[in-house]
Amino acid sequence: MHFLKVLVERYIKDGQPVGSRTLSKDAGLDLSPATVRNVMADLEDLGLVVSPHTSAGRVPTAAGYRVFVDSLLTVHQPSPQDLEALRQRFAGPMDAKSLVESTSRLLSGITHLAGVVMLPRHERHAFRQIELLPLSGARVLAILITSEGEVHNRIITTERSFTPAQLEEATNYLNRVFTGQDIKDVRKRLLEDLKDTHQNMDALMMRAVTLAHEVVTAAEGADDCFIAGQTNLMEFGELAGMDRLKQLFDAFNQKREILHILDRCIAADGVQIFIGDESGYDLLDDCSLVTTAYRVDDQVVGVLGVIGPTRMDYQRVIPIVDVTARLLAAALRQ
Amino acid sequence: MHFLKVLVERYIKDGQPVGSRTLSKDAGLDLSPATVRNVMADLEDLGLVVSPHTSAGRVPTAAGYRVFVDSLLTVHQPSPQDLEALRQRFAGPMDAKSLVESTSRLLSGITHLAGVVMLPRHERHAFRQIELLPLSGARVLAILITSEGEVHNRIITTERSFTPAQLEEATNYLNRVFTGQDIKDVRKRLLEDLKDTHQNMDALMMRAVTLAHEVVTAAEGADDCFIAGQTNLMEFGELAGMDRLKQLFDAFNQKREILHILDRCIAADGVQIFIGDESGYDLLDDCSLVTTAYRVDDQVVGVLGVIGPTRMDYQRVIPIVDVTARLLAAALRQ
DNA sequence: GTTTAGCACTCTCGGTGGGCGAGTGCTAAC
DNA sequence: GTTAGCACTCGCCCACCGAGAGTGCTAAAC
Repeated sequence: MHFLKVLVERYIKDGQPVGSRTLSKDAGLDLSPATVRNVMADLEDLGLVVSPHTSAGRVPTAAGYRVFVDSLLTVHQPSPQDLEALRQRFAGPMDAKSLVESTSRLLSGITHLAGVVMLPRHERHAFRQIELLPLSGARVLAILITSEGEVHNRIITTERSFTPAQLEEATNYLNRVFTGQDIKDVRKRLLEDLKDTHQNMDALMMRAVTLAHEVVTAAEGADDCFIAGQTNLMEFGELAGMDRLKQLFDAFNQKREILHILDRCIAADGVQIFIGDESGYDLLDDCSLVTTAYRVDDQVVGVLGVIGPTRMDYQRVIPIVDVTARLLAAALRQ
Repeated sequence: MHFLKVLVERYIKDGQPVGSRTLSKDAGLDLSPATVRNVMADLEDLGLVVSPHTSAGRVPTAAGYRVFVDSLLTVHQPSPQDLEALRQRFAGPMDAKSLVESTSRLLSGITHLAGVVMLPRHERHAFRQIELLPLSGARVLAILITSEGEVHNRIITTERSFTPAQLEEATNYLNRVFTGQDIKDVRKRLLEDLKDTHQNMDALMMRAVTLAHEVVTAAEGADDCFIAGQTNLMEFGELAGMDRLKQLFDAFNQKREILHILDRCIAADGVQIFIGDESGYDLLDDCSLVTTAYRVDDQVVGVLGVIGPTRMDYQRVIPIVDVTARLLAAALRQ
């Protein structure tokens, strides 16, 4: 198995099939190429390597990478300069959204791969304040502020128009009743209120509650994800097909499938790695994902990671992803 | 010149150098290929076409396209189905930001090129309301709302912390003084206030004014632009170089240079077209830009357009850009 | 004098075939 | 178990060739 390790490392380094001669030199065991050939044949039987054609060296398969990252790889801390670069970028105050964006860019910049960060879900946030402001026509601008300082706003068209005074009254009512409560609870409560039409609420309040419910729901569903550095993937020869790459980029823009994959990492502990077809999406067949959930107060709030070719520098990338998650968590904890 | 028109049309249609034989058929003038060859040689002398090599047909140059769009092209209305598709997508209420995003996507989807929409500058918007809310630590969440219903928010770290009461007082003061004024004026006024330290303002107010100035400035500078459908450009053979394409995409992500080009269109009336190197940016050498400013109440508020290969279907794209601008303007006018 | 036919010429493109280098698998010897 | 030797297999590069497309030029036709 030592040979597999050396082979993978070598292949990661220069991207070309590794032959018996080079491997025998790299292994440092003073074995002749002929011996190495036997070993390589064994590895091929195990399905860990393949040769692209008769007279080329061997290349790791997905299974080969799997064994490599699972049992052959020793992960140390990120290199000092990487660590420093990471630390520097987490200075200054930021709201969750810019934090997500900049973290994503950071990941992609430092690994030269595509970086992806999934935004914290908002379920645990507390309701802080709501504002309802009249616009022209029968439209209302609703602004929701959570205790974490996130701001959601939305324009809502209503059937009838409100006077500013009416809206102010509604605003006061909502703030009085809900401030400090968990957003999830607020939503539930609003829903109940909506059903109890026989309550001592006038029509205005009913509408206000509807508005609030709409904006709260919108805010809750706003778990976005941000992908940066897609273009880095264009530099890898193995992903070269223009059509394939286009499909990949389009998938990134849709985000739906990516979100799906990331969702699966939420439960897992520590860094998760999907190699090649393990992700279950054809488009990512030649790609690997290195992800990890990040948590605040032992509560998973999101997932981040990188996407690159299966032939990526796992040794370097894994600790970077790991540390970035910790730093992001720390930044979110404020 | 009639020949140039036919040649360009033909080349746009199937992307291959046009030979004398095909051209003589397309032109509908019953002239032999030999005659056409003479004409083509003339066109080449004028710098309007080139042949990629001795034995290929001719391809339009940038200058050739220029003449084509300037004087040979008859622009009619968009096709009914295009028009219908456009109309449909401008239904429903939207704030400026989602309008910009969806318009950009719309443009790229309908033209199969990259769509770009520059967000309205906010200079003409009136100050409506500001909120200052305390967060943990010495941080303040500042929210600015304009009369158009746009919301800007920003987290600001202050040297000293404020009590909620102090912030409320500051908020009241700012709203009392500035509500309804033009944002530009507000900014100017705030700057003056900052200088007149000897005024009868206490330290708290000073800080509040500083905060307000920061967020107002941020809001003013937030003229964003949104680019959609970049991946469409990957389907054009003539932009095929992977490295070139990567540079192009990176430029799109930076946005700075693109913004610069779009800025130049702000003054012009009607649809503007930059062909090949006319944009002045090497990266766009094989690309054309079709843009137009859009205006609300005779006031230019932004620019939109598409980016594609020089060999694009101008005949179809130009009216689409034109109509989209009108529809967007109408939507912004509410 | 404009248009046309004819012709020699040029250049790209696709396929073919041979050398070379890299690397393999096998066998026999250490 | 390890190694040297050897025949063999491919992929890659390059040179070559013929076909096809299209040109420019010249001389004849209208």
